[in-house]
Amino acid sequence: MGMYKIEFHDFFTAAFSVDCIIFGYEAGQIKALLIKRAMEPYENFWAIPGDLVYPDEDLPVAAERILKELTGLDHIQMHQSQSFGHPKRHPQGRVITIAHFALVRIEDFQVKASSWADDISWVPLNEVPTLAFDHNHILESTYEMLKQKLQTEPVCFDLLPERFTLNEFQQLYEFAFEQEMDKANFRKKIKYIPLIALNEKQKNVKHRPAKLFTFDRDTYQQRLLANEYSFKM
Amino acid sequence: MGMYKIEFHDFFTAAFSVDCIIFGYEAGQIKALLIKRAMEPYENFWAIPGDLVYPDEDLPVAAERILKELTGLDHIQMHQSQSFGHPKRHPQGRVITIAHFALVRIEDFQVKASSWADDISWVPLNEVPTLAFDHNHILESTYEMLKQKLQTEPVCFDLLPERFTLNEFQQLYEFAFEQEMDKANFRKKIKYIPLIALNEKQKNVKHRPAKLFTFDRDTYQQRLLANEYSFKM
DNA sequence: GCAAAAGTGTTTGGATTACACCCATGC
DNA sequence: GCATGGGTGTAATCCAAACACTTTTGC
Repeated sequence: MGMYKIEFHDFFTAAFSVDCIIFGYEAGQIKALLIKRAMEPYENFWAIPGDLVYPDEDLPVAAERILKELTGLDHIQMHQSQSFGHPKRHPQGRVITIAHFALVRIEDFQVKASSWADDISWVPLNEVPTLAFDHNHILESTYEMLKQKLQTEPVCFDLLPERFTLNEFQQLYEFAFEQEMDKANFRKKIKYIPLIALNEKQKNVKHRPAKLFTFDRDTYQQRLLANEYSFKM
Repeated sequence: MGMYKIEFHDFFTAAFSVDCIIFGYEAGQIKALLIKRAMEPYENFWAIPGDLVYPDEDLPVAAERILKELTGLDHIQMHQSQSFGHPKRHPQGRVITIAHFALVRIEDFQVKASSWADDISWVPLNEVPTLAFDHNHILESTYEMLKQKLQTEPVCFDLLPERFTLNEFQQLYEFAFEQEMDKANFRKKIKYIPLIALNEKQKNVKHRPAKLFTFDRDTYQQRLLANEYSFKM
């Protein structure tokens, strides 16, 4: 590399963080897990959970650590979103953040109390308040990435309960793309997605109970590898 | 944030760089502009052009600086790709790199000699040698992102010459998706893309000369904003 | 029986595919 | 005239949208 205006050593003065957007799905809405900050800067503001990355820590490892601290969940696949590095984005120094996101089943666990936060809450993506730092921008960009993935990869099944009805499935897409869909046509569209129809039905509903389904991950993987199928919504 | 195993100050010991993948299209092939490194580490290896980011410099600014130094081109839209942060990826310290990419018209300019490099060359994406650092991985991930964009945004017209034939257009997609297409059907597919047919033809070809077209950016923008059209390939 | 949502079938028009054929240019 | 690609039309098929209709449950 060429001549620099500053010493080589003086480049090593930045910190970087991983912000971790945890998406869930509940009551027909996609939600993100946000925390209320317990300390300055931006004390009492809602924020995306995030943390500085240790000097010898890889990025996905840091993202998994944050997820685990907040939710106790382990071995969840992390997806990388965008990076945000405006020099003034953090009041205490140059901090570049690499946003990641995870998709979880809300009913699988209880969120944990955390030393970071006064409060923690699942917030529907159409009701997000003003957040700390540039976190509104980060959340919006990352939601766009999620929507992208929802169209081309079967990540919807990481958000849906293990056993779900076709209507819950449809409503997830209706929420994400803000568009009503026809029930019959939706079912034709998903015809080739490998689902297993369970011998089980909804309970305690005051209408005809819907059949429950589960995603057939093994068959999906096989067909994917054999180039027989590619997910598309 | 919670208790740390190290002092807050000790987090500010990383550097970060921007690597800039410059894609071009020529002779039916998508190519990337690579440099041959003039210094250690990885001296004499081919690499993606990149540079450390100054402590007060924003990421897109750094990417534009690198592009300008190499090509003299200015005001080219930069796209962000992924970030790569393995603790051992750089032998001289912790360097996180945020990959960016730009799409340029190869015939628009001459690449510049650079203080960084012994040599500089347009390399077709199916002929890339072993690169320095983790640059093969970075290039592959970024090419996947480009292909994604080629399907949903009219970025192909940043790669094609200002005036292009429909066959050049088709071959760009055939190269990217490694798939032959039917000429007649390709032309039906692009029927709704706003193109301007010029009163001009290919010259010096030993067959019937093809009509030249140009992308109608104004009409595209209008229809996009009016929600009348969305690009799809 | 009624409300509410589950679940399925039919029709239609537009898009995709495969393929055939004619046209203009250089040599 | 022939080789080479440019350029267009047709028919068969597939797919998506619109919509109607039947089924099963709770009350």
